[in-house]
Amino acid sequence: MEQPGVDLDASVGYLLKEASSALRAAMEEVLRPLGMTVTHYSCLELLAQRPGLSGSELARGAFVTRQSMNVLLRSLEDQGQVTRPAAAPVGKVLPTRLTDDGRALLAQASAAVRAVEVRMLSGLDEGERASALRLLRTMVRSLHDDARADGPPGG
Amino acid sequence: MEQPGVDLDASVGYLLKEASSALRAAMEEVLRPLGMTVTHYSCLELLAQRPGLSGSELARGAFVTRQSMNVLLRSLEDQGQVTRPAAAPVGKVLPTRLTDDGRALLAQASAAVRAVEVRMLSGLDEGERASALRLLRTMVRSLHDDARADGPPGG
DNA sequence: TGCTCCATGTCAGTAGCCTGACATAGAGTG
DNA sequence: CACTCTATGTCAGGCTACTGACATGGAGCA
Repeated sequence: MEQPGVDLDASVGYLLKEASSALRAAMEEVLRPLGMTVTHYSCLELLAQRPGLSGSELARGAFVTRQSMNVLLRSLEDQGQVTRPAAAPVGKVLPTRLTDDGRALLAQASAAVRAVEVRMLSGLDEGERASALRLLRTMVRSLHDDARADGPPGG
Repeated sequence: MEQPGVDLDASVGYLLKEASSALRAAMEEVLRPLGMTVTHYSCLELLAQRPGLSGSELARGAFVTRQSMNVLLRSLEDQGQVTRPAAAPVGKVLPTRLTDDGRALLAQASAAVRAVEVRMLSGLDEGERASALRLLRTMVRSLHDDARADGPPGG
């Protein structure tokens, strides 16, 4: 029952997972009253910042598969939060846009999520926040670069 | 199709999610050939470092619910990777331990996962890795502290 | 034009995890 | 001993996201 003083707490990977888990839990807690999931919020936020994104692009931005995003988008269409043309204007890409309802819901969610991020960063000064951004970006790039080199051959 | 140069890349929360997603994907890639999931690996790693942990303790350490961990533990028991006493020696707690098979499987998985973490940290020097640990710990603590203050009333 | 390659959208089936709820065992209190 | 509180293990049901597979549309090349 004691705090696990094991060396897991000395692993960046474990800490990264713990931090992500804590952030996700905190986000779910504030989004649940709004009837939203984290992926749902991410989708709307992406559309607010880049209107007309396709389903596949939204999936990549929200870190889920395009199949999962497709299911979500159908649901959001039914709920009138987003709109997609019935037929693709060019190719197969269906550009998605927020409705007024979607924008209104996003406004509430965005405020709640921003508050969570503020809480998360409350113990860090400006320089430390910049360091966090830089370190995380470096880690992401290293993982992606090596995945390209090791995994899927050629690219 | 261009890289999203939006300010999402300036959000620690978004970067945290991206890094965690990339790490999880990289871990899944190396664990799949071994027939393991990330939670499965986490469970075995926890048991190696702290033999005799209960299901609930394992769940907390792997950041899943005790129900999910219970399902996993039954599966691992069937596969002979862990053992639990038929009856609780004290209270309801069922202390879990690795079998030799579990230890052997973990050895392979642990090496693969360590390699992933090495790759992730390849762009950071010693000081930057220490900073990453400290920053992540601070963020986790801030989220937990405020969750206790805001969410579940009283403590 | 015809061919290859890639990306997108979609359908079907599966797996992992979650919430809700219940009974039980121990600690603390009177 | 009786009561309360907490933590654990468990069952039931549902949701989210995933893997696998397929057809279509556009870009590049001969």
